[in-house]
Amino acid sequence: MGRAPCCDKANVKRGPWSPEEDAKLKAYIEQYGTGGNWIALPQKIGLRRCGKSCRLRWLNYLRPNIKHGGFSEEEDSIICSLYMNIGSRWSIIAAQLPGRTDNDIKNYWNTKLKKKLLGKQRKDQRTRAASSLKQEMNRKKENFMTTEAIHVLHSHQLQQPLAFPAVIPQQQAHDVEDQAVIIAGKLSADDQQANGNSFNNHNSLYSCDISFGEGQACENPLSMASCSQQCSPSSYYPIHGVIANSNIPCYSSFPFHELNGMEYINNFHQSDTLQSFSGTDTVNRSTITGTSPESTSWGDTNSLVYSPIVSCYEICQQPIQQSCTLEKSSYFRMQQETVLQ
DNA sequence: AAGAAGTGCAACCGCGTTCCG
DNA sequence: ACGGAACGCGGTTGCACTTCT
Repeated sequence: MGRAPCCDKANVKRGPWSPEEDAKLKAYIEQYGTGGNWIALPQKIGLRRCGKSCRLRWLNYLRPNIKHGGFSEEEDSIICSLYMNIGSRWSIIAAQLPGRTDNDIKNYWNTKLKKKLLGKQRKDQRTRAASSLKQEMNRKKENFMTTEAIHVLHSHQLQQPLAFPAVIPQQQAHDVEDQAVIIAGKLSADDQQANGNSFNNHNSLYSCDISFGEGQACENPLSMASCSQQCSPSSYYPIHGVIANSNIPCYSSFPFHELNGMEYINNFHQSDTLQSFSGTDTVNRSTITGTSPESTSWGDTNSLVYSPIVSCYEICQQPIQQSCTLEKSSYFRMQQETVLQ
């Protein structure tokens, strides 16, 4: 048995709102408020509309200070970074953008921003990055043990930080090079072939951006209360960025399958300034990718362990289950080699 | 000029969550 | 503690408008 309908659908008007209906609803709410009961409201006003429809019309269109269209670059950036952190939680994203509604942002994302993000730069950057990777991998393939190619660039190259910090434990943050941003991408089929198939192709790690900042309280604006319980200033340092990994639940809705190779999913990356890791770097694949460590030839990890390869939001939602084991001495040693000429 | 295809967006739908008696 | 009502949210739909062929 289904739920009882919220209104008599045969006797309510549907479709676009007329100016008269808008005026009635607006005038009433401005004078009396909603009364905490949307279902009863249309009857009071004499509108033949469903209460839910009234609520939607008010929230998305009639209430004061609503902005429509004309999203700024800054708003674009916020939406993108939030989407990568938390997925399609439109109401939460809208809460960070005054005057914007979840419906507006959702529509904007689906019709424009997603295409913009995945579109124009893709082709030429992929070509450049793949070509550079090939050169680099050939040079280092003897002792390059990871499936992914991992690169570092300094955070001053960031145009701006991502909105939501992830966190890493404080004692480990001390060991980490300050202000590093990591970008990783899987090898293309061509690259693998060029390297004698010595690299397995798995689709988990596409790109990640992290910067390691000075210690401070977790700044997660989504859920400060719950965050402060688990991300206390003494325990964690923030990372201004995200690791975008399709195996991590909070990114599961991001269209990773539309990305390829050294794509990156924000505009922070400047491939002509990439610097590479040493070929002896080792990464515990099981923890980054979620696949079995037995299936890899990942080397010994004299381990710097930092666990939250997830956003702060994620951490606040559940205990950390994944960890990333890194050999600090090599993983964070940035060599002054430019990958891309 | 006209029909087809694409786009943008307001509105609807259904379901999970919250509230309250 | 329970159940019904209402709320809030994300996904989807429908339609007007624009662009393409």
